[in-house]
Parts: sequence; structure tokens; C-alpha cells
Amino acid sequence: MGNKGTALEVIPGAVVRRLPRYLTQTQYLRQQGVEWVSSASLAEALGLTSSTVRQDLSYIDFKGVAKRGYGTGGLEKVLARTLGVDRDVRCVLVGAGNLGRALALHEEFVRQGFKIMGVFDNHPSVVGKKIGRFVIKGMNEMADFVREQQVGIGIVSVPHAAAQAVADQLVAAGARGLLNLTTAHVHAPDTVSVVDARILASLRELAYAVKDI
Amino acid sequence: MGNKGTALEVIPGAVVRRLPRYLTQTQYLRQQGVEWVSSASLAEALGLTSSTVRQDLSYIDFKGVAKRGYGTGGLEKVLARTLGVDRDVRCVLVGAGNLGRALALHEEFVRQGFKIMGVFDNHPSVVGKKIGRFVIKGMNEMADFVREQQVGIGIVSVPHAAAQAVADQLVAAGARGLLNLTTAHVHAPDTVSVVDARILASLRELAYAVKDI
DNA sequence: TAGATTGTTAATCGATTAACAATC
DNA sequence: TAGATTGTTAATCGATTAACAATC
Repeated sequence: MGNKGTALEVIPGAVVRRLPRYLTQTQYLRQQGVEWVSSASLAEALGLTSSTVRQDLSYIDFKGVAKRGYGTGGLEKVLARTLGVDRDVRCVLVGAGNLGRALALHEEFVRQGFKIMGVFDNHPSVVGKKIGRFVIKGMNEMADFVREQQVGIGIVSVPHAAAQAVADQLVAAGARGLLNLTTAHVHAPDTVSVVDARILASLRELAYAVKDI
Repeated sequence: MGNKGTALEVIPGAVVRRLPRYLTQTQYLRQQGVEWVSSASLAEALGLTSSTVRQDLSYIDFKGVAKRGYGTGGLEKVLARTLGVDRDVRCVLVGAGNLGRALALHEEFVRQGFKIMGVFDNHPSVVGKKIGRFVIKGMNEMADFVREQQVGIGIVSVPHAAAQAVADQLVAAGARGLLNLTTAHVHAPDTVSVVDARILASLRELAYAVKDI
């Protein structure tokens, strides 16, 4: 209770959505051996203004140094801690279609600390089959699994029509965040965050940019 | 030149990002046989306010009817036309890793008019192999292919370090929109739109929501 | 007709940018 | 020291919401 002087408070949504990008860039720079980064160079790399970068970083518990910028090692660590990715984040994947398969097999997510604990699907013909190292389990096992393994995030990769029902089951089982890969809008209580991957929507947004040109 | 009375002008970015969602929902309702939808019910379905919905739809060339709402058939048609998805949109996919494979195999995108014309990869060991009906081509063939097939959208699904170079090649070949599936930020001229899929970033955003709970 | 729902203007809210004193 | 860069406040900008006359 209480915090040690540095008031962290709530971080605005717009800022939270940029923090992962600062983390990716800072990680990259640190791996390249770069020790200091200025707000101007972060801004340049990410297509922002230096003012936005400084404003954003003022929300996390890390101070830059005048004339030098931000130490990449420290910044990376604090960004990871702030986001909660300094330790494994437990996920389940629901829906073993093409997109689901791809995510389960994508090593990058594991490397970044997102641990897929189990893969579930409704379809009797795929239950028991394998995706990489995962044996696909039936939906009837999901709720207990999420509870027992203390899974935080559910990745919803099912057909549009099934999305809300799956989301409801995940929430009931205790998931606190949902990554929605479907085209459906998913309703959840205020205590549960939903982030939409919006892949089809992104393509449609691009179609608008591209059309009649 | 000029338009027939209804000034459409530029549609704000925030609105363009919601139009695909209205389209998805309207499509769904129309398929269910629903003929009219109100701003309040669209808002309820998508987690918005009815005010936002009416404001947004005022940007497209379609009028609702007092006391009845919006005709789903007409609304669907005009939304599709406004976004430029009333005809095939030609894409290429660069990078035949797990994520790229999944997109190439995902029938939903084809059904929605996004036509993958070709799949390209740098890696000699995969060139010539097949993904579904696609034979993977080498990167050396990409620029000519994009020009000849008049491809509008490039889907970038390569490792972080290769993202900018691939984007540059796509832009040089004439692509007008890029769907960026990598964690890298990609720079492009103002004439080219870039939309980031942000899958890892979304997971990290969820990690923040989920942490210490 | 009465009432429901649109379209639009004005008010509010939040996010971004500019500016600059503090500081290393 | 002089100059570069942060942290922060204030100003601007854009997006969302409220309100209500028009209308079917």
C-alpha cells in the first residue's frame, strides 16, 4: 500500500499503447550496444515527437539524464516492469485454426515471455491432435485449466459467431485480459481488458487508403 | 471532378478506423435478415455511443431514416464502397514464416475481397515450396510482380531487422499500403499508408492490464 | 398525430505539441 | 563554462459526447 514517493497513478490508455513500442526499440538499441538514447532519437525511430516521448516516459518510474538522455539498460528494465512483462505471462489459446496455429508456433512470443500454457478447440476432429509441442484439448477442459494454471490472458481465435461465448467462458474462468483475433466485438466486464487484433479491419483501413489511386 | 452535391471530404482517421467495424456488424445483421439498424443498437453492439455512430456515419454518402434507422443493405453497400472493398484488393505477402503462412491460408480474407496475388520470401530453402495454392517466389521477383499485377497492398511478415528494407522495396515497386506484422516501426512516404498489426504490442498492453492482479 | 430517431451544432474531454526553466 | 537535453506546465488540437431541432 502507498508508493515510495514517486506517484505512478493511472497511465492514460494512449500512453500504455505506446509503451510496448518504446520497449521494443530500447531492447533493440541495447542489444546493438547503444547505451544512451534521447527522446529525439526515440521519436525519430517511432514516428513521434520528442515532446510526446518525454511526456510518456514521465509516467514511468525512470529518470533521464540531462544532456545524455535515457540509459537503455535501465529504461528497458523499467518499461518491462511497468508493463508486467519482466516475468512470464500465462496465456491460453482458444481456437486451433490457421491464425491460432501460427501464434502457437511463433517463437517470438515465447521469447518475449508470453507462455502459452494450453491450446483448446471445440472441434472433435482436432482434439487430441498436436500443434508443435501442444496437444489440443477440448473446450470442456478449458475452465478448470485456466483456473488451475492461473492463466491471465486468453487468446480468442475462433469463428466470429463463437467469439462472445468463448470470451464469456474465459472471463468466468478468471482470465483478466483477452486478445481478440476475431472480427467480432467482444463484451467483457470492466475488470477484464480486451484488445482487438483487427487484422481484417486493418486491411480494410488500408483498402481505403489505397483505393482509386 | 467535383462531387454530386454530397461533400465527402477527408474522413478523420479515428472514423476510418471504425468504419470497418460498422461494416462487419452491418454485414452480419443483413445476413441474419435484419433490415434496419439504429445508431443506438450499432453503438451497443460495438461498445460506442449512439452519438459517435451518427457522427461517424455522417461522413459517408448514406442517409438514415428518422424513426427507423439505417437500412442494412444500403449501409453495407456504401460502407464497402467508401472503404474501397466493393471490389478485389490486390495484395502480396512478403515473408513465409508462421504468421505469413497463416494469413495466406486464411480463407476469410479472400472471402472479404483481399486477394493475395503472390507470396515472397528471401530464404533459398523455402523458395519454390508451396503454401496452399501459392508457390513461394524469391524476393528478386517481387518488384516486377507488384508492378505488373498492380498490387496495392504489401503484407510485411518478416523478421524485425528486415522490415524496413522490405517496406522500401514494396514502396519502390508501387505499393500504396502496408500491413506491418513485424515489431519494427516502418517509415514510408506520406503517399503510402502503414497500419501496424501490433500483435506483440497488444499482448504487452494486456500484460499491463493483467499484472499484479 | 405523437413519439422515436436522425443529422448537426456546440460543449466537453483528452491527447498532443510547444515552450522553457532546471540541470548535468 | 556553454550547450544539450530533460521534465513539466500551458496552449493547441482533435475526438467524443451532449443536446436538440428536423423529420418521418
